[in-house]
Amino acid sequence: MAECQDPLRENAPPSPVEAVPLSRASITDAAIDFIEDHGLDRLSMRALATELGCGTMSLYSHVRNRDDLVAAIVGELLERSGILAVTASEFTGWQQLITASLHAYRDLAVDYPGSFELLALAPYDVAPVVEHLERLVVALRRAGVTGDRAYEVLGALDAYATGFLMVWARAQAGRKESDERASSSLRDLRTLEVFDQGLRVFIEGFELEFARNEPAAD
Amino acid sequence: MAECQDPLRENAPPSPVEAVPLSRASITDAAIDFIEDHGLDRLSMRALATELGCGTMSLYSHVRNRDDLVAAIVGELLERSGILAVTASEFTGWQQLITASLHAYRDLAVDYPGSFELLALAPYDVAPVVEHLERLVVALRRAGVTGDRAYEVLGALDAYATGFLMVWARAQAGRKESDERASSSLRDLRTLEVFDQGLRVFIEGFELEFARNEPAAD
DNA sequence: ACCTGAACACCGTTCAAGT
DNA sequence: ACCTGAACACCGTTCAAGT
Repeated sequence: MAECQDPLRENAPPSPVEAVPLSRASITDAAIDFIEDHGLDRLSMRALATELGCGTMSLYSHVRNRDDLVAAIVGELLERSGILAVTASEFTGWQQLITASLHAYRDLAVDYPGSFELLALAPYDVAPVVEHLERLVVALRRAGVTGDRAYEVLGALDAYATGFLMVWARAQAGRKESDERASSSLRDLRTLEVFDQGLRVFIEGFELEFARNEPAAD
Repeated sequence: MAECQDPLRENAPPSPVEAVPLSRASITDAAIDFIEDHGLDRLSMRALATELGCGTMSLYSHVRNRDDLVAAIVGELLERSGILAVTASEFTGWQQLITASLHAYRDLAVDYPGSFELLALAPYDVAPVVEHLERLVVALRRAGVTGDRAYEVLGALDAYATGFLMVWARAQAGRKESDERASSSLRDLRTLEVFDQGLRVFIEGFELEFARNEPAAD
């Protein structure tokens, strides 16, 4: 008795899901839910285990340590966003590819404001992200940008999106505590429009630069 | 005996400065040094007290809690950067004002890579920052930008700088552990040039926008 | 006012022991 | 293989007691 799926009812906190068997995936899903519900700063191995109705150390059978759990969360969020599929489909130019990618990134901040910070500050090492970047570089090279400069341009645009959305997500997550839920959605849409506008302006700046550097190519 | 200024020599760790009397300022300075030496994640009230050669709770006589210490650090870094003085001097246009401000911001990341994150993620509430922003808004309004749009433009440029420099500072701080100190400075300068380039491109994008929206004003 | 140790309520993680 | 409680080495902070 007292297995993970069947905790003593009298002591169990009123958690929404706990019939799920423990696995790396179910732990990751629960962690994401936990962060969105209670905030990133409240996530701990102990609290997550309590939420799942199992002993703390049971988590370590499916996850190496806290960093590994964070990596799993980042991977899961990337998968859910479909951001990696963006560059796999057909777009006409680098502008559309980058815009679509960063819009998917933006939507991630909207859907997971509490967890977004983990994603924004995660190292680039994840394999599928590198692949995704590579496809964007190819698109830029088709526009006459050299490989090195392509990485710099992508880095700059990514920096803008990351900086903007991280501040936005923080404000969003912080608002959950206070009670201004009613009027918030309008303000939010407004701010996200500003995000899109800034992105457009930044891209236009690069178009200007590319046009200056490659006038004889046409 | 066993006062803060005169700890038992035999038990005292070999810390560089400990003749300084305890005060909000000395604690803040020591915290900044500690972060740059050992990393932000190693900063704790207990470790800082040990570094200062005093009991943990002595810190609480000069600092309300950890968040208050962080606020003091952010304020001190802002002061050291001279970023607030930038907009007090005379510049010709909003482009120069913003560029100078964000270059001061950039230099802060260079000088305090370990602490930069605190600054980047700190809430805007600090009074002098608001004042600084206000002066930038005035400069933009002189260029025909409405007040609301001015805040948006500043937010976008700040988002770029924050996103770029935070990633850079993290990489910088992380490199301290590894032993690639020799070849690093060249790479660093290169990356900071990319920062400046991106800033120029972004500003040019906004110039383009402003020119489009106010063609009849001239 | 300033400093302090003990204590409380938390962490992540190792270990030895269970099934 | 999966799960677990006890234990270790940490946190921030409160409290009561010292000067």
